Amino acid sequence: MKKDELRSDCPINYALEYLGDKWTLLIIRDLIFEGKQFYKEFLTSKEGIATNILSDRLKKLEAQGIVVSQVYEKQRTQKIYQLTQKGRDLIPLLVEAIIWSAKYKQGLNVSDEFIAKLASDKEQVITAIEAHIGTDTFSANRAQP
Amino acid sequence: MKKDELRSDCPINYALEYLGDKWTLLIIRDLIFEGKQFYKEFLTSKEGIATNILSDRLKKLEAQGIVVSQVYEKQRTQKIYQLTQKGRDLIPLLVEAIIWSAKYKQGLNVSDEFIAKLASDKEQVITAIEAHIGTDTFSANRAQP
DNA sequence: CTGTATCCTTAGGGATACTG
DNA sequence: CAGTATCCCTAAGGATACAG
Repeated sequence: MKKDELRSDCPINYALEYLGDKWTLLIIRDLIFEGKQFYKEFLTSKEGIATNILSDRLKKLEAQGIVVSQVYEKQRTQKIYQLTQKGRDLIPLLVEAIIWSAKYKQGLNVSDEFIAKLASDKEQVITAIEAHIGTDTFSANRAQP
Repeated sequence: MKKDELRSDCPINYALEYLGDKWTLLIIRDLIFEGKQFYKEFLTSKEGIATNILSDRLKKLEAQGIVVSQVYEKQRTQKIYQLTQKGRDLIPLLVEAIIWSAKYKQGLNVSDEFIAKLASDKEQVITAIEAHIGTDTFSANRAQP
């Protein structure tokens, strides 16, 4: 199969081909839930991504329009990575993944409060997550890289 | 990394490790949306899964409690595969994948009506999908394998 | 520090023959 | 027909050195 050629026109297959490797969604997770925006920050994730893989995935995510990068003005040797709307629209999918995993696997790092909140008003939670991605309020809580 | 050993306790990572290959979710898709229940039926999917891969994935899905199999009484040389509740609980995740893909990729095989229905009452659609999985009404519409 | 390139190993997967 | 086993090849990914 050539790249850029889908195996089928099935929407699930499409998502799988673009997101269904072991790293891509973890980067998106970091952008959404961890507020990470810099190369080095992604490198520090628990799962331990290699530099070449990270570099490759960031490039692909940008090519697919899920992420945009720009020079970080306060530190012009660095780039800042941010989700596009296409990327933010993956929040519901990730939320469903969290719900499913939390339901069926003990000992994962998910707070009961978060699950309870989702159960009572999922839409509101998703909206709230989306709203505070990349805002100053949010960034202010993060250590500078 | 040894198998059976998660890279992290992140719920998204968990889902990824169990579902994040190029075939597993397609089998689950066939069980949910195509009403497929027999080995041969999965083999006929558009993406063209190989027999060894299918065999391997069915075994893993059963080991994980996402699928159960039993002898098909009407034809005792065959087994019938069905989703457990753990498997049916993946419907929302698949639905979100469909929504996302349909929004950002033209030409996929998704009806506008389906998307419209989802937009107006997602929960109801999910309930309806779950309700008719494996029912006789549903199976009756299928050709026997 | 942000990447990129290289080297090397392994796991995933396709084709296909085969067994019950 | 259901499922397994084998062979083989490629792509994914880890380690690490290197460049801007």
